[in-house]
Amino acid sequence: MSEYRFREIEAKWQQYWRQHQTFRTAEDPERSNYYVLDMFPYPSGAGLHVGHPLGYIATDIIARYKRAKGFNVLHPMGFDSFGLPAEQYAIKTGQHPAKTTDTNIKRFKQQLEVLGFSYDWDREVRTSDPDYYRWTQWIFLRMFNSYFDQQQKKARDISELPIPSGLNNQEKQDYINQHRLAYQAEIAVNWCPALGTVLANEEVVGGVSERGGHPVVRKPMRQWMLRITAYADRLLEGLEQLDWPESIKTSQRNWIGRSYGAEINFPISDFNHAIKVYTTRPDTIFGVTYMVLAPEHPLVEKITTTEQQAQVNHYLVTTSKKSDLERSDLDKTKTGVFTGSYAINPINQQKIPIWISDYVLISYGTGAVMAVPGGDQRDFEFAVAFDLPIIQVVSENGEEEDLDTAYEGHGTIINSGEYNGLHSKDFTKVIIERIEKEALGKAAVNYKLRDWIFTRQRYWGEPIPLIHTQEDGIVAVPEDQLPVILPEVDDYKPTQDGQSPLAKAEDWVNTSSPVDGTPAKRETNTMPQWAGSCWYYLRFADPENQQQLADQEKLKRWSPVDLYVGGAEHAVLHLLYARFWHKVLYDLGIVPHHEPFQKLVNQGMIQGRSNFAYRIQDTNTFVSYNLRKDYKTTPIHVDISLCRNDVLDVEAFKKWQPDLADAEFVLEDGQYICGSEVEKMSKSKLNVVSPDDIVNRYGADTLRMYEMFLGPLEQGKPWSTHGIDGVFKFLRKFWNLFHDELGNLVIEDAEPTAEELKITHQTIKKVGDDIERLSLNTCVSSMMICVNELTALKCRKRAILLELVKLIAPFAPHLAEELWQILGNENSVSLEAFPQYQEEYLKEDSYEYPVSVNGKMRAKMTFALDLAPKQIEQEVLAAEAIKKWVGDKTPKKVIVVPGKIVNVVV
RNA sequence: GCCCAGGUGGUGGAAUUGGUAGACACGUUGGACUUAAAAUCCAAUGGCCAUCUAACGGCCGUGCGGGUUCAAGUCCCGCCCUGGGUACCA
Repeated sequence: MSEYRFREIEAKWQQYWRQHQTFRTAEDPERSNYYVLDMFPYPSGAGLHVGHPLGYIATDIIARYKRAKGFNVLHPMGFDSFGLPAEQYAIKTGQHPAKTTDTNIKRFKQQLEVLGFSYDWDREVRTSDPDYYRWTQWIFLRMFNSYFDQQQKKARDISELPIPSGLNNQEKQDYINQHRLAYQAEIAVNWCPALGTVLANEEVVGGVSERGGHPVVRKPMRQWMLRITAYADRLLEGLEQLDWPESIKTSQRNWIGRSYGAEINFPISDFNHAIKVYTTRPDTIFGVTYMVLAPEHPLVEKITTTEQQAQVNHYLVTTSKKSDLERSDLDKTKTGVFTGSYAINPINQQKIPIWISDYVLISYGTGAVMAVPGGDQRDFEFAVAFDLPIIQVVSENGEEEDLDTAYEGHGTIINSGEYNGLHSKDFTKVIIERIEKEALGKAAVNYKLRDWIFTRQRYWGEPIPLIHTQEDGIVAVPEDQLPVILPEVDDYKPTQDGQSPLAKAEDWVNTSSPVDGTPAKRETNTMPQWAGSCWYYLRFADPENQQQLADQEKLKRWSPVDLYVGGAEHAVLHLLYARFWHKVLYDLGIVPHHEPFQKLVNQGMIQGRSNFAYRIQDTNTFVSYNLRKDYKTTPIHVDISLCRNDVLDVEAFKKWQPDLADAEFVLEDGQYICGSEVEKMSKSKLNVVSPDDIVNRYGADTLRMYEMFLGPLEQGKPWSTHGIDGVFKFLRKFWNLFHDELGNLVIEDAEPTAEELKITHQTIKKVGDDIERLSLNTCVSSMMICVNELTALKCRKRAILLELVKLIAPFAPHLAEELWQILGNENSVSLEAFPQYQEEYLKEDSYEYPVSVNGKMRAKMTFALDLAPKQIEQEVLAAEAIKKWVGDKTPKKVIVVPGKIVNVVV
């Protein structure tokens, strides 16, 4: 038995590829182009775990396949290297984030290299590299210098902004500033005290920060914003043509949250004000029994009556102290307070009380609602809590019912004067027409999407390239002075009051005005982590360009990205932001296509499988899994390297940590069995499996094929090495097709038989088709079957083996290179064409039909493929095996599907 | 609550357009080789029944209940469960 020495082979070929620059991106004008991209990683200190490469392996197979199919392939890799962990590490240790980031990147690259990926490393980009963020800053300035033209629905240069006449200079300046795509606003932001920074809405999940899970509070602050809301419609419409998973499209649609309804003004009695509300159900207007303002609504202080003042103030103070988490707690009962004032329903002139409650959000719609407790569950709950009247105006069956919840559906209009009996959907149109005719309001579209809060009070990010001058307000850093380099500071900590750490770099902050040279100060906020990843895929087309972010011709060649593979967790973050930037760049004529990523695939998350030991409380004794119920125990995570199939290596466990040296155990069947649980793979859960370990034991080719073999790319699953032996055995079997027991090469030059050709070409067809539809798990199976069959036939024919090596090359590239060389070829197999199947070898002249009676399979019969269906029918009916089931009845009909099935219906 | 994805042997999973369900692999069992173990190779392996002298068989079966069809894992209706996203969005 000859040995498959994967370690030697893999090291050898990785070096070869490096030396020969085998995977330099080809830009042959005669060939078609294909851009296949991974979501570039944040280089964390933990390195890669076996989950990371899943998508990378898939894209690498595609990249190698497309190259072999004759495409120019762009398959780059880079690092999203600005980010919070490096900065927090710096705060703890004083080590400069650039340094740790650099170390981490080295480690990542090393780990990636070992897996044999065919990246063009000459095109590597790092978002924290000044040569890169120069262009991130440049794009920001383009947004700063643009406005959104509502007529043309596109961004245009700010110099083309029509300015209303009659404004003085200051007013003109303000007008312009208010229309920029990047603008400053004083708004209630998500302030995270623990991180010392503001967060975007997309970064706040359930009231706590997405990173770290720290509480987030609302706080008014002056911030730079990006006008993503202007693009809401285009972001929505653009989704239609994209080949993306439906779930991601749906998430983005929901996040943008376009809804149709009406804005209606409710005059306030005794005040010269009206409350403007937004509603999607103007058809329920006869059911309005009260109004609610958000606590932050500007009218609150104007309309609160003297008697109610104390109560209102008290309520405002309590709500402002609440975190978003507390405010969004759905289980709590509704709170609120009466303002003392009344509004008039403009349709039926009813006088209704105006309340304040924190269930109405200042950030959505107009910050005020017309409350219809009969038709809205939240209003219903509020009405019950404060004993307000409930009127049903929409009914499923036209009858008034005893409501114990709101009826939110559509149906017949009741209790609505002359409109009774209409269907609610028709009434919606009717009432909007009336509202517009009587100038009480107008039809309106609303979005959940908010503008993007773009500033962070952090050190490790792109400085915002703006200068605050004394005379000319805020001005852009001139283009030829980009990049604005991140200054050195002594202390990376943000301040309590929301000042960026950059404010402490006084030499850097104090600068002069680009307009007149007078003293000025730099903007000290930095950009959020997402900035760099909004456009990195463009830079890969032309990473060295010093004149522009990328050459037009090169962008034309490579955009849009043909295949983009990455995690679904970026559905409404990176993937939405990048589309937004891309559309701005498109409007400004910088990119040639209006969407960045044509096809998107989400690879499933590979989870870890944690092991637990059960410590009996207040002792140093551990009890085995199945006996733990007899004791009071606390489970502790055990490093999975100390377990094998859930059996704990007791001695290793004792040596693992000093306090366990004298640990005692309650065993079952002489063993300590650990509990297990599927969790996210992470350092803290001690369940991280590193690809390095697997590569060391089985080789990169085995790991690559095994991760594909595990199941469909899109599916998540816990990591397990059960079955990796099967893949390893397959590669060894493949190796042994070429070698005899002594390790001698045994290849025959004889002509392959028809059977051998058929097996081979069937497999080529199947694998080719499966790669095209990204079904990489079935590719592996098909190749296993092929090798099994050829091994059984003892086929060692050169012509067959040459094809097989090319076929397996995208999956197991090192092994393929080695065998390709053994077969006497000088070139790298990576430069060979993917095999083409020959139709003639696949032709069959007969087919074994499954023959069924009433849909139940009863016999198999072989017929020539060109035999007439009538004749097949006759032979089937004559066959003994079928007669047995038909009996003496006359068949009703016989269905013959040529090449598929015969079914006799009795 | 709402939206999305999914539910197939002991396990991971296959079945691309409705056409032989369980490919391929793991595991398990038995056998060969071996002083022994490991490794390797061979065979069996959805459940139940029949048979076990050999050859052949039968019924059930893709979360549950209905339906369409000559034919349903696949299509339709209703439900249950799991995973993910989202949440006072008016």
